Amino acid sequence: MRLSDMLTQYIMDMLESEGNAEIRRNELADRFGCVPSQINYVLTSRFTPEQGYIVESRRGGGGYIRITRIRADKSTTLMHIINSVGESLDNITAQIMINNLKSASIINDEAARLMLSALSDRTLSGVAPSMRDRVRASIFKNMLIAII
Amino acid sequence: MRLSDMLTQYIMDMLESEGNAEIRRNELADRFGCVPSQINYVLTSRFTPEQGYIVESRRGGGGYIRITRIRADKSTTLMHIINSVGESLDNITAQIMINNLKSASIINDEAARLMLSALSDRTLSGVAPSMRDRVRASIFKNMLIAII
DNA sequence: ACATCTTTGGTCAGTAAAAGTCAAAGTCAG
DNA sequence: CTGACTTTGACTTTTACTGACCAAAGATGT
Repeated sequence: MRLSDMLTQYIMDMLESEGNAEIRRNELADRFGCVPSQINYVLTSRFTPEQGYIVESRRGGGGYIRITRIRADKSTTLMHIINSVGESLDNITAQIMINNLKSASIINDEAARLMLSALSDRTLSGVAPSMRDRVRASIFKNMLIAII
Repeated sequence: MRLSDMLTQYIMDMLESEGNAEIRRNELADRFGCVPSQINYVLTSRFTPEQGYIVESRRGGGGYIRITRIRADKSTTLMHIINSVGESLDNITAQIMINNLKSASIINDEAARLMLSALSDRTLSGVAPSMRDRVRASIFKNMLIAII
């Protein structure tokens, strides 16, 4: 296994268990028997903002490198939508919302199709018309909650 | 026997026994005493998506080429399940079916969670109990149809 | 306060280790 | 003979790793 993969793993594990990872560059390099700049390589290649991470650091005595995961958009956006949907939801509105989520790359094409299909009037034809929009709201919100 | 046929055989055998084949291009070329690009030729001529394979690779130190066989039976399996579900479907059965689809890698984790959530009793609590299992069957079948 | 270490981390360019591309040359069935 | 398939190798691109040198922040002595 590659050095960079092992370092990545190490940091990911730390993030997993602690929520954020704070390391000392030299110490880590020492433990893995590599040059300190290797740490920077791993950080710039695998923990970029595009990949959802923030890296902060400080030099001098007591210096550190802190890596934090940003779960930003997805959960925030989903929560926002869940809160905006009340007790009732019509099919057209649901379609618009789902397409918006897809355009924003928060859900993929398959998820979008699953949702659209689950919420369509045809699928819900067995539900009493008076309850249909309420059931649709329930299904939609619960599906979103499931993928937060 | 042709070089490309021997290489094809080698990779197929690997797929057969391991499920997927991960190779190092130079190493393999070396073993067969040919130029590395011969491997690429074999991959592009015999392991294309049309022929049911996915080829992933990575350059640089520690690079690799991974060949995986695509399961062509996705739609077949889905159709089978759709046909096996009648007018009514209870929650437990739905959960089992969804987990089976996931274990068989026919749907991913996100799709599984979406479905499980959409079909749960809690989500469908607004549907009259007498209709609930019928609505569940409808949603389930329509979701599966959407991803065929 | 200030100047001067000392202790960190940062940058960058160079080297090496893969895999990818493409076109020319070779082979072979029809 | 011809056209499609194979094989080769020179050149390209991407990724990994290292080391020398740089920059910043704390520590210390005056």
